[in-house]
Amino acid sequence: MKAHADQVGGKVLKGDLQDLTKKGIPVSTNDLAEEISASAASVTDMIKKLNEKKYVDYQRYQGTLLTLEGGRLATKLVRRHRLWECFLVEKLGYGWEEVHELAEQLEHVQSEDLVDRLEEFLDFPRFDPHGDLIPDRTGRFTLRTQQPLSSMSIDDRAEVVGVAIHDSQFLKFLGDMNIEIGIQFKILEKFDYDGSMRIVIDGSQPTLISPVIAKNIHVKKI
Amino acid sequence: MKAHADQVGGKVLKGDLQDLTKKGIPVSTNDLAEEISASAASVTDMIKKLNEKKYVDYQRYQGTLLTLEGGRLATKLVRRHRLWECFLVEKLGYGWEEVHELAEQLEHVQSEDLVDRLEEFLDFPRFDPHGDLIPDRTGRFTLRTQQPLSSMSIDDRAEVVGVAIHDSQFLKFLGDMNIEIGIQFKILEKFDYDGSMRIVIDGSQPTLISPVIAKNIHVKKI
DNA sequence: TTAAATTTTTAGACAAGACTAAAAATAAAT
DNA sequence: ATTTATTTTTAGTCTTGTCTAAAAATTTAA
Repeated sequence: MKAHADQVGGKVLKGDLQDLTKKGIPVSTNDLAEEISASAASVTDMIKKLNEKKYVDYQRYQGTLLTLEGGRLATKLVRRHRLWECFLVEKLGYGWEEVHELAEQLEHVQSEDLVDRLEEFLDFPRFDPHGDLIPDRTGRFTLRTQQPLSSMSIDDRAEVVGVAIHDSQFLKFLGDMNIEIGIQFKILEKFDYDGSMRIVIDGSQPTLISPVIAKNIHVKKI
Repeated sequence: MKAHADQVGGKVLKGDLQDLTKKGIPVSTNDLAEEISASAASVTDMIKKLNEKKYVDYQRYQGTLLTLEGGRLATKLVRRHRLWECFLVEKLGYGWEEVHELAEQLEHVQSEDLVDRLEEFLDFPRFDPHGDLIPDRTGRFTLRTQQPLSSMSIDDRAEVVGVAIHDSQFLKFLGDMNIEIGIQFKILEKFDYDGSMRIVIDGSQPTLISPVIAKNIHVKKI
């Protein structure tokens, strides 16, 4: 039975991360054990493996610290977890209090791509149902003001700050609609069944934006 | 590490089911091993456990048969698998040929309720992306007379009763192959790796049908 | 109906994860 | 600064799933 290192210590990594946002402070074995409801002995074992794989810095009796690589991995797990939570709540109608356990299981599915598609399908949510930030695919916790137009809500006002596609046809198309960097507008409507939106650029006629276009226009809320 | 009996022998159960549609014929250990790509020894072990749990009837050297309970369990697994496949294709935009492996992972998630909600979210699909029937929550394979050609098995005889696509190009194409409502034929072969099939229309030459075409021709078994 | 071939099972080994109990290291307290 | 308490690790077991190689049963052929 082969078990991916990635998932073996998943719980440890996530627990670690949480306690370690304030970097530099090693987490004690006991705390970790407590957090993931396992025996301290098990945690020691796991950590020794993670240490060999260079996901944590560990010296016996001295506590554990995430390495850069470990942090990246932990972030991926958190991302997966939170996106699945979003899915369960938004699409399947679960209550935010009942999704943790399920998300924990779903998170075991090994596929970066799946998670990215899920994110897109969910329209790039920035927060999970508990209000926690969802890191983007590069691992950054969206401190960016920038987000796809498709993730905006009705009555939001936004300013175009960039595009995801640099293809000239796409840019020309935007030009035809008078959409360019710096333009400000407001979301009037959003159609659930396909995600297209109606927006109004200050002082012009309302325009309909297709979901594909909306996904590729980066805006910041204003 | 606790592992649910339900998932332990999942592969065996599903493999078993497939071979056992024509009930009563025991499946050989070797066939099973082949199907799930494991050693015969492993399969024997698994089967012994499933036998104790009363999911299969097994006597050494005599092959394996699903019990009623085992059939129910297998059906549940098939249901899960196919619904997840639908989700991946319809909602996340995967190709029908790339979803098997992912669905296999998703299917490990233990929650009846989740599957039921997923089914509802997907609007109660009747066939998975490969055209296979999805059992309903009571375990019944919906006995609709109409089904996609792709869901038929070797040696089945069928009559064309409709099409899923009404695009004129598609219909013309069917015409060229002498396929029209009322035509009767027999399935000669089915190729696992892409799902294409060879059929023979009564009194003509055998024809090869691509999986995409097969999915969009509705037939009834005769 | 034996002998040969094939299938299936058993026996024994390994790896991974998890646990308990006991030992070792560190931290706290008198 | 020792002793006591706490934390952490080690050692040793268990369980589950998997495999290979060898033995046993069944099938097929001569």
